[in-house]
Amino acid sequence: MLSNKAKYAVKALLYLARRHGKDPVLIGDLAVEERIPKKFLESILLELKNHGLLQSKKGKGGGYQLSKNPDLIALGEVIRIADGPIAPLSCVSQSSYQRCEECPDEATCGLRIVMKDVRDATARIVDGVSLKDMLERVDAAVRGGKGTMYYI
Amino acid sequence: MLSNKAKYAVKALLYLARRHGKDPVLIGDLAVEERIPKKFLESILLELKNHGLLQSKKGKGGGYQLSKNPDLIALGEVIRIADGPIAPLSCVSQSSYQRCEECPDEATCGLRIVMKDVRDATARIVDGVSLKDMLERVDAAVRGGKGTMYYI
DNA sequence: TATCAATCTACCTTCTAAGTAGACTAAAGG
DNA sequence: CCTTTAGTCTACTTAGAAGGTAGATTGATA
Repeated sequence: MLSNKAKYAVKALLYLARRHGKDPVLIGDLAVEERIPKKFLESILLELKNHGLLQSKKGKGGGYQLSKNPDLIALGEVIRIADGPIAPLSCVSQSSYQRCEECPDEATCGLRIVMKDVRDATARIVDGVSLKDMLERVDAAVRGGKGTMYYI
Repeated sequence: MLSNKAKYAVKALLYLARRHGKDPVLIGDLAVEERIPKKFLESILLELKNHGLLQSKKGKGGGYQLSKNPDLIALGEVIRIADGPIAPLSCVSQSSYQRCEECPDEATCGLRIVMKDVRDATARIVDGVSLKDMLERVDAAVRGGKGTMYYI
């Protein structure tokens, strides 16, 4: 399960991605718009900034902005920052592999063999989709939703 | 991430699957063989029994056994018993769907759209593989491992 | 220099994972 | 029927993380 932190991080980044190239966005505004607890959001944005995804400006006219184009930020990157490795088992993690102490032989662990498949499938999805892709899929869904609404 | 509980549950079931049709296995033996804390394993096996995957016998000659054939128990079933839903977001869970309170419109939530793909991919894997399949993959890996060993 | 807005430090509360301890109950076997 | 064996139940414990909150500080702008 994704944590609230990761959920909030993605929502905030999508919000900022939509306003990419425009004026900085205030934490307070973002918190209200996306219904995220403000103080919690503060710490999340700070962490995203420390990982290079965001830039900030203090004082009047300040706020947060993406530090690169939305098509250069993959969902997987965001999830890893907020929640850590994507793998369902540390012994199949690419980014932070760790051996299971109790496992006598990794190569022949039945659980590991299958969980490796799960990791690969998940990584293929989340590393293959950027913030820009997500916005496009949202827009398509909005158009689709609007379209059907008219005919109900 | 899978919890230790789920990991232990799967390992225990694989152990029992290998001995399917033979005498019951003692909790203590299983704990030693698979290096699982005995008292913790007790509670896990009991839960698996309460969900119908195992049967037990008390007293001398007692122990635990699978209650059905290893090809009728899917990995996904085990994981759901131990850890709950497989979905990375409760709003994309099939088995225990729950709405995100803060989400104004589920159908156009960018995160949800992608996470639905992740859920489906994961479910396809874990629900598509049985204990029997896993044993077969382990055996294949053992043969593969042995094979290469000779030539190194 | 006032005010705006991000940042830092420190704390809090609740929940869950991962167990442990020990009494209880059922089934064989003699 | 009583002893041993082995699963079952109840009740803790402990550590750590999730999910925040409060308030002081720093830096930029006007």
